[in-house]
Amino acid sequence: MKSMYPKKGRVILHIDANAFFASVEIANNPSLRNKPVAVAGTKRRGIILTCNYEARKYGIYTTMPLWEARRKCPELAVCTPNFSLYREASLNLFTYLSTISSLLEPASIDEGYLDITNCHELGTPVEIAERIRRDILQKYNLPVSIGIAPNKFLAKTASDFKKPLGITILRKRDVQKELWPKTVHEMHGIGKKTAEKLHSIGIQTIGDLAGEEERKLSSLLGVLGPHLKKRANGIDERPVDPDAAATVKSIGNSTTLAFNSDDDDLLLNTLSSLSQTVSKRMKLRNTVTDDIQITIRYANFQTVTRSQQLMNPIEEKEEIFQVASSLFDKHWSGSPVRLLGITALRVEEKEQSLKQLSLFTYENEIQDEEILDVVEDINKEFDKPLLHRGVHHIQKASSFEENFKKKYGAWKKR
DNA sequence: TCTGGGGTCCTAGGACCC
DNA sequence: TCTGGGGTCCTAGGACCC
Repeated sequence: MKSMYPKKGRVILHIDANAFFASVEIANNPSLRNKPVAVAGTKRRGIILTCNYEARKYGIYTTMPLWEARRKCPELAVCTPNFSLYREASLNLFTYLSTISSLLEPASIDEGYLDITNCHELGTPVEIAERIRRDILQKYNLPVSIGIAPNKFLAKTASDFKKPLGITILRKRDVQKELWPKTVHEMHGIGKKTAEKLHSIGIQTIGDLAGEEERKLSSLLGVLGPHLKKRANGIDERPVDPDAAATVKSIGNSTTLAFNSDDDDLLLNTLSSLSQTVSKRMKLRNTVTDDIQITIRYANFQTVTRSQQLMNPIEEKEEIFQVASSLFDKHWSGSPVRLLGITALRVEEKEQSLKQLSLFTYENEIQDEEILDVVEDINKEFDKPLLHRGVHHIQKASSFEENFKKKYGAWKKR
């Protein structure tokens, strides 16, 4: 339903750090500048995580096996990934952006949305974007491209138009000319499978999608259908939400073995070290889980996941390993394994989970009427304004930095 | 010598209950 | 000859993104 009072147009920026990992490595080691640089796992079966534009000239791209990239470009400089360095650079980037507008939503480690609708005093949108691009290049030696648009989808689309270092405006009225001629596969949110499905009903371009009957799209794609049609028409009401990415929902670790293996000892040792990593990362984020999932990938790439919910929340390595290894015993076919993974699903912050646990024990100990009192007390506590709640009840993220740490964990200064 | 590792969201089927 | 129907929870898999 249309609002009686139409919203005033918004101005959204999408800031995208170009070839981020490679750019950070170059910023950190200027002797790499102007050379073809890639960041890649250097173990056997390593692949390119990202590479700079010089390397792309050789036909190198993300996900290409490292051996193939080296064959295409023998002088390629290869950096092993240094994620704490990237997280630190990312934090610098977003901390800077938060000085432009507090309506900042990090979308991943290297891109974010900034709502500058009410930033008139800083200049026109283009002036603000140019300033951001210049500042980030000067302060951190990182190239970014920026899209300027009335919503997140168009801003994201626009930032892709000119890379690296481009600034692109995409207005609603440009959609027909700029967006509609492109193929559906080029649209953010449409991958190979969805593109194929759309082709099967005769849809090739974003323009075709924009004009298709909603009913047909729904039966083809479920809820995704109408969403995509709106986007294709340049419509996207999602707000820039600083808290959107604040809480993690799962924490996992997986590894591709150097060689496929059916050696029980090796596989159990691998599960043990995966448990160790997952436990460590959970503790960094002060979380617990009551749902453990394992992933087994076989030599033919067939991938199986199995999960188990638990009665009580856990966080310790031994507890995670115990559940993971029993799932593995139960479900491993015995064939050689290519990859093993462990993921903690439904992770919760510890305070939250302790509170529920204590309510649960109350329920066991206290008679019915008393339970109602306990529940009422808790509800009252939550009805209070945030400032008056007990600190132990809820740790509402109040700053960008806190949100960042929740999402990406702690980082180390070098 | 093909194909990493970190996530999120959606769907579909079966169990179970009323 | 027939075997409802709705709702929720759990599990597994698939698609997509960076």
